[in-house]
Amino acid sequence: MGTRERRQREVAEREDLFLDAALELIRQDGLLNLQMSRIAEKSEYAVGTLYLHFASKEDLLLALVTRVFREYIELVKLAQAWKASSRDRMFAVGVADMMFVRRYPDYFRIAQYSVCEVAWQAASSERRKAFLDANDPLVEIVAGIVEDARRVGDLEAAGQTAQEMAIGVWALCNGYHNLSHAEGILADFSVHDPYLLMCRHLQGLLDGFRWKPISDVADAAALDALIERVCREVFNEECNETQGS
Amino acid sequence: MGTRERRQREVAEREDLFLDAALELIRQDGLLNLQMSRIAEKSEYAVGTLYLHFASKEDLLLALVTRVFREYIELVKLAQAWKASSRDRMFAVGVADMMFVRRYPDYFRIAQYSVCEVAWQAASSERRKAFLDANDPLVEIVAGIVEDARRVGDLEAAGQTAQEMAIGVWALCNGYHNLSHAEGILADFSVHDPYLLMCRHLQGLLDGFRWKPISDVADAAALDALIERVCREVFNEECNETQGS
DNA sequence: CGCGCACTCTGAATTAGATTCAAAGTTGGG
DNA sequence: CCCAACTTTGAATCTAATTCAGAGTGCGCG
Repeated sequence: MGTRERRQREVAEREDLFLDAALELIRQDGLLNLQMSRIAEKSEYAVGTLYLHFASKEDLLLALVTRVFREYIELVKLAQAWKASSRDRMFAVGVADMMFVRRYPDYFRIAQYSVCEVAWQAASSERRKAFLDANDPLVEIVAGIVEDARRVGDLEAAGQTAQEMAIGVWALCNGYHNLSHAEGILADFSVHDPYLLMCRHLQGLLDGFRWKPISDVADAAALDALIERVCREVFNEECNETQGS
Repeated sequence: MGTRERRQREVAEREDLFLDAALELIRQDGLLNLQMSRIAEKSEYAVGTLYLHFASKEDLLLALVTRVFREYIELVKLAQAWKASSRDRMFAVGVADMMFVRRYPDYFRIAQYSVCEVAWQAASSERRKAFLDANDPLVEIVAGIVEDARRVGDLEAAGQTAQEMAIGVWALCNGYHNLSHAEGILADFSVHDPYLLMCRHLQGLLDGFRWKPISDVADAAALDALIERVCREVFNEECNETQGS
């Protein structure tokens, strides 16, 4: 009876094992040098077995992206559930992005690649669907904060749906990820910390939505303090802007 | 004397020829099916000759992206030079993005791929530098509009440089390009026209910057009218939101 | 006008690495 | 203990990018 189930569990565990190995190899040698045979070797399985799980290399990468993305969703849920004003909770979503990138510095590069037409098409349709399904909650959670804000009177409808507002926030953050991770693009403009800029502009966008309480654009110290507070209260983490020595 | 120069010209023309062929092939068969040998064949040259120009396939793609990007810069310059309020000119930059995507529907996908770590690393360093150099003016031009706005009193400094504001606008637009072009991501949220949403949120961001005159968030008709006006006055083009039949 | 050098172009051969699949191994029920 | 069904294996296959030895070209000089 249980035989079939045990097997299924074992297979699922093996899938995780492959993904762990892939992530480690990427960290070690970079995405460019990732080879299917190395992943197999590192996991102590044959290449053929790897291909029982993943239709292609890109399929494996999209699986990895989807798995890690679920952890990101958890961070965003923390932001949503935070006991704070709707505006601060919305802002915390941006900080979640920042924390997440710090935790998985490679994630965005892999995601960027996996979502490109070239890689996307090479993934199996099941894997693509799984990724899109993993994405759905994001907009819903963020839209939930928007709806709370409206309910409480912090925000007027202003001719757009909660989802549309959520997408705006998503686009802004996504754009910052993109620019930050594309080698050298921001370097030319001596942007010290792109994610601090992202936070500032997220505040700008929320002000533009007339989301109360409106922030004081010029008060950099207040912004720093808020970021600190979010890190502490929502994510139980320190978040010095300057990391290493 | 002129022999050397003629040769140089011929070589440059050939490079364009290759890029034209590549673009056409991409339009025809998609980026995924682009093959170096096909590009060579279509241009009536040997593969080896192609490789005299481009260090790799990715190098060629980045060259293509850089070439097309320069046309985009021209659109943004039109926005900058427009005889209108600073605020409208800034907004026109967003509309330029929209027009550009309409003109080169494939551009963003190719760019997205070329800028990914995997492809980026495979391009030659000269090509990378050329791309970054082509990017520089963008922020400068947009920052120029910001500076004009400050000069005229439409905008307070508010603790950020003109460049930083320009990067915010860039990030928002870039994020929208990304989300729009990643297959299916926005489809799940029944977003009719992502670029209309982009325009609305660009207005939001500019409002957040306290850029005068502040827009009326709820007035959808006014936004449509403004987009129409920009299309007509700046780009001499129609811009019905709904394209085909 | 013909020669030979220096430069350019060619495309068949090489290569790297993803992917496949025939054969070997395993499992569990009878 | 055997066998059929299911798993796993990794050497062989395949694809397409990339290379490079040799053929071709054009130009200046005797």
